[in-house]
Amino acid sequence: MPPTTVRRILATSALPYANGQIHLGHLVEYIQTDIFVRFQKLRGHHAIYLCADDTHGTAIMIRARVEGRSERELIAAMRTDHLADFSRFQIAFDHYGSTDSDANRQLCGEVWQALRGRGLVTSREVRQLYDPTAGVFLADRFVRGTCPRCQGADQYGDSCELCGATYSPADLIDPVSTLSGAVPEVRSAEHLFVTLEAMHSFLQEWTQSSGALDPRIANYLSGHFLGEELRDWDISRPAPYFGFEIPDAPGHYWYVWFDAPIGYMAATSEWCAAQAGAGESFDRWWRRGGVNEPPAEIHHFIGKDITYFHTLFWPAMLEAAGLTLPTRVRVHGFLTVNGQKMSKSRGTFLLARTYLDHLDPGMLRYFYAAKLSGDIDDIDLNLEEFTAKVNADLVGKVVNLASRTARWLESSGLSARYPDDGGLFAQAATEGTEIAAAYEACDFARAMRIIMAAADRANAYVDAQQPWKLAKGGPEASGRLQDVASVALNLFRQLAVYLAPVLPEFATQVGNLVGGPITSWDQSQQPVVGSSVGTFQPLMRRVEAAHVEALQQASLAQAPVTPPGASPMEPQTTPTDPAEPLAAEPLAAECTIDDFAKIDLRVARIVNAEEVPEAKKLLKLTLSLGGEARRTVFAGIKGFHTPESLVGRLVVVVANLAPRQMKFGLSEGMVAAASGAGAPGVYLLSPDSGALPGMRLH
RNA sequence: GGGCCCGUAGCUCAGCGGUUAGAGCAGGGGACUCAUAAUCCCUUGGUCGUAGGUUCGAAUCCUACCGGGCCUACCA
Repeated sequence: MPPTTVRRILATSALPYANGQIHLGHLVEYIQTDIFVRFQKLRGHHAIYLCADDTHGTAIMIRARVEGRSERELIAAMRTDHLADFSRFQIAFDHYGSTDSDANRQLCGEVWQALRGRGLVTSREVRQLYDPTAGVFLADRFVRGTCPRCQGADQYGDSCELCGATYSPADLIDPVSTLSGAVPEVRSAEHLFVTLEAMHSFLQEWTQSSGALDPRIANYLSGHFLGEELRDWDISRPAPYFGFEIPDAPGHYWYVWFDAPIGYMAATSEWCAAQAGAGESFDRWWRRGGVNEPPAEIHHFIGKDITYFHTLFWPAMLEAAGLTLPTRVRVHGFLTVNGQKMSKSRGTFLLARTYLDHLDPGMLRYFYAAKLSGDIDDIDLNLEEFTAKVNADLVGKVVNLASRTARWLESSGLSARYPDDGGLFAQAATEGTEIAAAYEACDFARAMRIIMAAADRANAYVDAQQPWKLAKGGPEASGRLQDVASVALNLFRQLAVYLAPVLPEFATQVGNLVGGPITSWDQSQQPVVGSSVGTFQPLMRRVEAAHVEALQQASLAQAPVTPPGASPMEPQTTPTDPAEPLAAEPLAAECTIDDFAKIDLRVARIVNAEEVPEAKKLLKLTLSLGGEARRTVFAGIKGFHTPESLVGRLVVVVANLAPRQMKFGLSEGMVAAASGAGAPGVYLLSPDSGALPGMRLH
């Protein structure tokens, strides 16, 4: 059933930040979008998939500084890595741009002018902490200090993890810049704001009635933002900042969340320019009205963490600039591995390239497809389930169909007329409508279910026909054998058409084996007859538990984030540790030995550990400092350690820390633990074996 | 504290007002031997989180509670 009209569909995934490598969590979204776009193309629609690296912002600036190179060197290296990973996962962008491009700068200027023109830009002084040593204004997360409410030490600039208070970084007691260790100053700087409230009625209407949003998202926005006056959106950052300087406001730079979504349009513009003579123009995709054709559809795929950027600011910007609004903003959940957040220490922080060292990318694409139902729930990559499902469905059911019948057709080819198959091909052809509807709705899980049911019927057919007996039946049975195998191989190819959006390389191989290239959904509607059949080669190997185990071991062993462009020249024997932890939290100000001596660090043994049920992060520990000395300490390590695993273990405790009254009791010290950027988790310090509780660290 | 989502067979999920609640995987039994220890048939297994309510009829609608998760907490 060919589409009645050719739709023009522009799909995007969120732009990956040029500050980290692609991991399996990212890939949920890129694979989801890629499947959607490939499906649309297969259906004959004019669909394009656009993305780009998100390159601007303080984090990039700081990181480049720490690594001693320019921002542009950093983002160029990261781009190379990103593209390599995407390509190997068969993610086919029509264009992959960068927010640090001329096209983006130009479009930012255009949207900016539109905002200005509609009187939506205002300016205001903002008091912010400034690091005089590093010479930069500090985002909240780059400031730490003592909580003004509960006196909790070493808290972030925006909120206290201990008591939950929220405040301005200027309110912190003894604030310290995590960039340089310097004491920040309060400085005032002018910031530019977009007065979103002026767009309130538009946003109300668009979010609730346009159909672009899942009702749950619309509801969330309605409850959290649209019920009251919309606050002005702080859209600029003062120099120094790695980004685009605002043309009519020297010294001000567009905040990264302004230029990032415009990157979607910049990618469109660059793509159009590359389609020489194909009649593509930016305006046909993003400008409203005028042309005698229905507007292009714009589909944004995003993670739930960036919902509001794409559902409030972004449509407001587009509306103000008179550009095409999103047809659909498709929000997905996060990826968990084995039921938990990805964790380096559990070997479940899985980078794209580590996966590729051990497993077939098509398998992950299929597994994600089987899990993605189009809603906002998180999806879980359970590695045992992954192994079982991929083996059972792809290898056992689908590939097996060809594996068990193709060889009988190598010499004869397919039967000249499609034999009677009891209606199997026709049934699966009819189901194409249902499968297509599921793809369209991004309910890939449903599509996979229907496809696998068809695979089951095909295998049952082969069993019932017993072609292996026909193969021994001599010349009189050979015609029948050809027919049975022709049916099986046609059913197989039909499945490959349906699976082509998910498994593009597989579909190509199937086309090579029988029937030629798979290029259209319609090829699922007519069996192939009379053509030759290639030599069957295993299209997919089973996943062995050992492969999965090796993947986890490799993930455990390696740094979670390879520094971008870490020189491949270095000998492989020196492990390259990621720069991220230090970059995110550089060294504190110098101190003297006397300063250090004020802190009494002792070895302690955890003699008891229990849950604090009401606390999100705390475990209640009883520590022995030797003899009868006992301390009760609340440690923020819940979720990373179970009480049982802690009892008996030696740790390091800040023994002369002033006791502090916490919600759940008095804490008489602090257990030393490491944490930071680059890996989730809290890592306790342990002395070498032989150390005794009560020993001091000198 | 507020909001949202989920809780159906051991596991992953479908079903979302109407015959005795389904599938895949796992388990048990059998068949087959073409196939990557693949396939096929049969089969065990569920008081559909709990308690109420609406209804001729509820896994499906409503309420409360329990359990799990996510988002928020005056901040974008």
